[in-house]
Amino acid sequence: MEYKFQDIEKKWQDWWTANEIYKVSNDSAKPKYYVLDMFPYPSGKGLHVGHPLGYIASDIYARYKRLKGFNVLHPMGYDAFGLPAEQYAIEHGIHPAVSTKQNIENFRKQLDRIGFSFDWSRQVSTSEPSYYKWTQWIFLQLFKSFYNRQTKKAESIDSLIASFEKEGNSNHPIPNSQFLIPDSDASTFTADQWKMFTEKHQQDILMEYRLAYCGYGEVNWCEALGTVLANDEVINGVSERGGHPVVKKKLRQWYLRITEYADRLLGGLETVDFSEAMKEMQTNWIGKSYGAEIDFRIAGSDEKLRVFTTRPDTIFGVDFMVIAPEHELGSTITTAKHKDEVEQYLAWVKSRSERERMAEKTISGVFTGGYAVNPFDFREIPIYISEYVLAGYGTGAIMAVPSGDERDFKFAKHFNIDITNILGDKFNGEEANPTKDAELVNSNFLTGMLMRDAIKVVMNDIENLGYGKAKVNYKMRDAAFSRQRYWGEPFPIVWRNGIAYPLDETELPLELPNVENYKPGPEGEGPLANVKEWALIPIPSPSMEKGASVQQRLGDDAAGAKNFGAVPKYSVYTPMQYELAKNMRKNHTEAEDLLWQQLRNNNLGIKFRRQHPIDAYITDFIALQEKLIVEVDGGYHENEEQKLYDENRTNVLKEIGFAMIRFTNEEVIGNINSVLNKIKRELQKNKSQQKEVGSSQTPLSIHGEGLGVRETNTMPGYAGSSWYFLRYMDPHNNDEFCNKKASDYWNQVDVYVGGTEHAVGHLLYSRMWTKALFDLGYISFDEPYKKLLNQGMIQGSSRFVYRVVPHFYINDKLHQSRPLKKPLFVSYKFYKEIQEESDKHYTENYGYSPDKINVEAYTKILIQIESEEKEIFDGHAPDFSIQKLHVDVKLVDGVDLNMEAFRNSKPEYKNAVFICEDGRINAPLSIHGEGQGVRYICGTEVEKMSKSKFNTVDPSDLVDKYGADTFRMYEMFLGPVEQSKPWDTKGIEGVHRFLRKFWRLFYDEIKGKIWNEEKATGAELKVLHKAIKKIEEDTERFSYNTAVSAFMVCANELADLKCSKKEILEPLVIMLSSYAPHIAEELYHELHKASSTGGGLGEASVLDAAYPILNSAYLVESSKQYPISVNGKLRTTLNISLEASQQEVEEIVLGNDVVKKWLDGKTPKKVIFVKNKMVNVVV
RNA sequence: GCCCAUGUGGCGGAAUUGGUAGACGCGCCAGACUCAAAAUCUGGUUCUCGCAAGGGAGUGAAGGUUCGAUUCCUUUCGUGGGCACCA
Repeated sequence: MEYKFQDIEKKWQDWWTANEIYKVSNDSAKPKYYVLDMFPYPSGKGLHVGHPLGYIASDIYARYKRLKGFNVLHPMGYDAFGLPAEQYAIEHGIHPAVSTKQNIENFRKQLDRIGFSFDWSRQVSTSEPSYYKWTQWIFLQLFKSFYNRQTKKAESIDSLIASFEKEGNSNHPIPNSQFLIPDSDASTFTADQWKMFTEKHQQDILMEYRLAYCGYGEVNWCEALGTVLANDEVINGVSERGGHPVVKKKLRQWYLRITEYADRLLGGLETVDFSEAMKEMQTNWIGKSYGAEIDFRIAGSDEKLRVFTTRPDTIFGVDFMVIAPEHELGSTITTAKHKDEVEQYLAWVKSRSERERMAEKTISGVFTGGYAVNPFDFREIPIYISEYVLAGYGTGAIMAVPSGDERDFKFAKHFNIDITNILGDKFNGEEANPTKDAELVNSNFLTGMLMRDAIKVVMNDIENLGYGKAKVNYKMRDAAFSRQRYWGEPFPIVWRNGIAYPLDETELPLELPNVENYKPGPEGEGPLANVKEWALIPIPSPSMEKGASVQQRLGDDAAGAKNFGAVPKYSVYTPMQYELAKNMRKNHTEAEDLLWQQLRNNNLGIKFRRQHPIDAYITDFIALQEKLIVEVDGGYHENEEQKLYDENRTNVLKEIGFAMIRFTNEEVIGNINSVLNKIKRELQKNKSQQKEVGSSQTPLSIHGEGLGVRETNTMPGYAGSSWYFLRYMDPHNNDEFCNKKASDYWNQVDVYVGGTEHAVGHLLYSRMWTKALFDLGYISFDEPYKKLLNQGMIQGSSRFVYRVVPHFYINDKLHQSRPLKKPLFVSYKFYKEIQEESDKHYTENYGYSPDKINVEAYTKILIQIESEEKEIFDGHAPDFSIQKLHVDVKLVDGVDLNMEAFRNSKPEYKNAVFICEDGRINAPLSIHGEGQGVRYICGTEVEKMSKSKFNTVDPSDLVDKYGADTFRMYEMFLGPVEQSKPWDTKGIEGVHRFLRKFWRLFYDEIKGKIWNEEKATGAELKVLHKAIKKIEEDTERFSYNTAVSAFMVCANELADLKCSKKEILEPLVIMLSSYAPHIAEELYHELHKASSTGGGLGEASVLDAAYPILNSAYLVESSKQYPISVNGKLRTTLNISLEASQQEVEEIVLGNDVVKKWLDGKTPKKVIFVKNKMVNVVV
């Protein structure tokens, strides 16, 4: 009976599916274990051997834990939103949902063949509405939360509002923001002020607190992709995907306030088992630094220049100050004399792209003419502007200490600024010394102090004297959370009059509409902005009625306003409200009628509307296009309360972009012409202002006034992946993102397997989401992943052929270089030979000189060329070059090119001629040179695995040829999971041989079944238990390559012992099942089916077997073959009892002939004896 | 430039705590089976001197600590990855 892996694998895969063997219950008495893979983006390219590596590693672990008695969650799904699907849609006109579905099916088919133990009933896909419903829901939770710095956790925004109403924002100052708030001088306010703010103003302020917020800031804009990118998606000034240039641009964007979590993200790293490299990367990305903010008075002014420094101890070494070009103080401190120069410099800086700035690090800057005053010694310090100071970090200004900082030093040298040496002889005047261990000199009261200690001293003084304060800074920025793209989660947000209203949770999911094309919308909006019927709210939205802020204002405002709703066409209030309002305003005054006549006559050439609703108000007259409102006071606007209400309403309308002009009844009736003139003037003024305003902060202006408009950006790729590990726990729940009981049971992911490429992206974001969900009480752990295992990349091993390209001459001139009619290839040896020779002789010229190079290959090639095309050199010295070409690895066996297959691979290679490794020629259809041992050897190189390099290997091919079990084991056998290593298909034979050998322990090709139920001997049990020990330990620590090797050793030893006993084989089968599940399942069933003792187990899966238990009694040895060294050099080995004492060992060893020989008659000084290890005789 | 990994036969790699360097597999060599080939099996395989017994060298390089170093320390070189004016 032979090992028919195809039949076996098919049979058991079907059986597993039919019996739902991998289905996991949330309800189990067993302890839980959660093994998670980073879910894949279902690309259209299909799998290569690198992709399943991590999945196999996790699968082995999941199966191992199941055998160990755990209830194991091991799910799989798809990260299905993203750019490539959309790009593909643009190019091929196929809807992303369709291509994504196809890709998923294709992926699944490939994965299924490898025999994973995924519970597919829990599959999730981020682009499914049933999934992104909850992504949107979590977004809303973030939107409705703020980070309470006092309790250090996320809390409901309602509690913040409550606190504002009670005490203003004194206890919750606005967190650091990258954005300019309208009316930004109102960064602190009292409870009374808060209550007086308009809704718009209040909401703008709340936006500065929300964990998910919309702001107007500098973003990485990629023109080619038509979207904004997060910082980690930009590498060296170009996009990570596609390498397109990226520029800084101010745009309206959504952000996650991840910076509030910086400290907890940092601290959490200590509680998780990530690799040091991974922790390091995240730590660097967060970039926490301790220092001080110090205020420097500006000479001759009341202004202060605030700088951030980590080295306050160097305060007496400050020789100049530098501010960023964008720094707001730049214009005030620049003196008249330097104005032109400064402006020129700023213009130059602006003209440079981010990329140029990064590429060339030239020293540039300009003196402002202004001086700052050192608070400690009152020295006046010149202030410069330079690019090297970044506006976004610290305060955008630095105190420069050229003796201690390299950049400051270079700057000082460049601008000839005198350098104060505060380091004494630790500073050589030629380069800065950033040490903290020098003794300070020239430093006033700090002189003689060690810098390290001085930091604390100065810090104290700074705080006590009020010069500044201790400050912690982070490199990390808030994460840009919106993309101007189609294929992503829509934001559950509706904009109206500049306010973002969250959708009600009952309205989720907000589904993506179908679109015709994927072009970006206007003003940097996403493609969804083109879908008017989706983006404009056609029907009243319950969320608008329910919006807390709306309710609140309606309640607080004057009673009359309550019922002033708006028609659905322009707003989202109910029709009922509108009717009510209209009725109340039925009785128009004389003045109103008079003005309406004039305006309707179209005297001004523009269209006015009467009694038109805007926001929650009804206006008297309005020019919609021109955004001008004209109000005539009726007879009932006299009491104070009404006036206040009017003012408030004027402000609100102003904020949403309308100018307001007010007349009294008397004015209108008394002098209607002057009133019309005033309106005319106002219209003109308004026009010119509107031009300046430019692009709006909200999508509102694009679509017209007063409309409710959906947010038309979509969420980035990392939105769905930030929480998917929770959805697996409760994937079909339609009422919650994940039931708390389920998340309490499954808890943290015990092992998370994936690549390092997500170190600062996905991993940080999902850690933040987890912390936020924890804070808000939805889950009970605040780190998602307990242990992270990073699999290495499998690199491709490329093969090359070397084509000879002769240079043709016609009429004394080099005509062209082209391959011969019968393309000529030389074997690697000759290529190398020629390469070396030519390198030796001609490092400057290309080409080869016949009179200098006299190598075998050269002659051979020439003979070959000349035999084909004699006129080729036209009397010139023969000349040619050699092209290195990628050849498909499928045409190569190891390094041996399959010449026949190569000829058939492309029409132009049909007549290819090879100069083979031994110098013989292999030409098509010629007997000459063909036959045994003619080999064409390819060159090899390790590169990234990619289709364009023809070095991809399709797992399906290997599964066809060797089976899934072999494939799985070989991927693991290749080397440590964490390490990157090149793929080499050749070695797979060895693993396949092992499985066949293992099979032969059970079945003989002729005799059939040979396994038996005889009692095992001590030697056999020793082999078994040695294997159990090694394999269990290795599996536990993910050292799969050595575990596979232990299986091999064990099989080899059992074969030597001719052992085919069930007592030995069954435990091995169970252990093997996590590595090679199919063969193990087959053998397990066979062992039980035909067994006299285990007949009842015939239909039990090996998956439900128990892991064998190590009995170390079988491993006990009575003696050991000790290595015996003399002076540390191994000379012999001796079998000595483990019982032997030091004295006995010494006697035996010193009595040994070999040892005696090496002692050469001398007496040993010492005999070192380590029990069970070694003996070393020291002379 | 800074930070972090990493360097072992022809190749992938092993040596878990400082204790016989090269497990296991590929490749290669020899042999068995075969008319022959493939497949399979058996043996050998770090380099070097030697017929052998046996010696010498050897974990990127140079030093050090130690009875003993692939393992720890210092310096240095190569490769891979991360960050890059972060004050």
